[in-house]
Amino acid sequence: MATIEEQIALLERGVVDCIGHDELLKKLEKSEESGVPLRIKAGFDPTAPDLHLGHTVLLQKLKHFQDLGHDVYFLIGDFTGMIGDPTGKSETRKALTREDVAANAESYKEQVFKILDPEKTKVVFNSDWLANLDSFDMIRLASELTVARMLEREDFKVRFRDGNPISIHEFMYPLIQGYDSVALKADVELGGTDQLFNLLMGRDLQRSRGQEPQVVLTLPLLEGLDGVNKMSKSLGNYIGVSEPANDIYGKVLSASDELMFRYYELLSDLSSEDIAALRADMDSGARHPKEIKQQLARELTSRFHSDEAALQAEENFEKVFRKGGLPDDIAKKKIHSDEDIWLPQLLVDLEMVKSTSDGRRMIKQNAVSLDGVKVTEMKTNVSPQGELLIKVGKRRFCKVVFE
RNA sequence: GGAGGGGUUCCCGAGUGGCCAAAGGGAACAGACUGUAAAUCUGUCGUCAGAGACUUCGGAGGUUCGAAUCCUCCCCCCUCCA
Repeated sequence: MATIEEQIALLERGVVDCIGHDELLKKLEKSEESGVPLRIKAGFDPTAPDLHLGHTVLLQKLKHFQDLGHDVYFLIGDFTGMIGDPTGKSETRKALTREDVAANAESYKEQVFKILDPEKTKVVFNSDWLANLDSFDMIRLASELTVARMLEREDFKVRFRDGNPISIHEFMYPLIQGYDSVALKADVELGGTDQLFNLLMGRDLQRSRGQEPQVVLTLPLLEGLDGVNKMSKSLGNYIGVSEPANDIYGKVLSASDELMFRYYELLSDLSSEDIAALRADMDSGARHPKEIKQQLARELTSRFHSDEAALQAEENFEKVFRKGGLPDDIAKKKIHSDEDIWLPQLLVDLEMVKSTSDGRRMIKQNAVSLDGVKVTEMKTNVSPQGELLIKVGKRRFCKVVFE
């Protein structure tokens, strides 16, 4: 068993804010003496069950706690999800049905347990306790904090100052998230840096309800593949944990060199020293940046698949892109036709382009090849016999089987 | 309750009667160069089988030879005052 100091070092590695370092120390000591695991809380939105690498920064940290024997409460915010975290955009989210929530929860489990230990993870829903609060309870909750305190939150402060609207219900979100910590008697809560205010709210409410306040740890937000915005599904700059090995591998390799090191820091299991050494090797020219990136791609691919799958993805990648070859898993599609097919139309039928106009543009731009031969003639017709390998651009492949 | 501002193609945003399939930027895609990196350069970026035609500017009507632009009604968003 690691010493308390070693445990703390692991737990605080990569963390941006640690509110209550000394409290964490005491909690860890107490837990070790009593044998009672700490209760670690992290909340997730019920609407987005597609987990990507950005989520795994947090999940890895939860895993650290589990590895030290603590219990993780994976909280699905099915109740708060209906309110929506204040963003200033005031979109009221559509309410999810019970079935939706259950289905999303299953999908979460499938993905989350690629990282977390199912034995030490308790999946909970905040509607379990929030739905039972009545108006009186809500008002009592609201009485425990002040408007001034709420306005400390950066985005409220800014909106108030600039005369932009803040809906009353937006104040409820942090309150309710804080109340979740009371309900769960959380010892520690984790979240992204953007969650700091909400996480602290838990401490205030726990204190006012006579509980020991939770320790708050915030983790950095991972940038998406564009290197600018935070990784998110809606921006399409993400790497999903459920994506095929080839995709994960390829996407990691498409990251810029700067971003690669950011990913190393936030996602890799390598120590800070190892990462610094890699950077030094790159700067001195001892190792090619691509090679260093491939190492990362292998590590991440094997985390969500397997070592073998990662190696295979690497081979596939080399073959397709470096040598201009073909991937192993080209989609096969069957097409039936009695007549010759105008190529742009065929591309539409195969869903390789979105319209015949688009297809014509691709041909005009020398992006289309049939069985490895570039198409230059717009009027190309394809006779529907045998098989045909079609390539559009660098990464769209399809094998058509005519029948 | 009163006053005002606004809804344009994936996003931002210009456009106030014909020269508008609609400026500019971003994103995206293709090509060149590469390490499928970034940066850069070039091109494309509503649909239809190219010329040309057709459908788009919140919705429905109307005026006009002609409407994203003018009129009427409706829907939605925002701000200020109370």
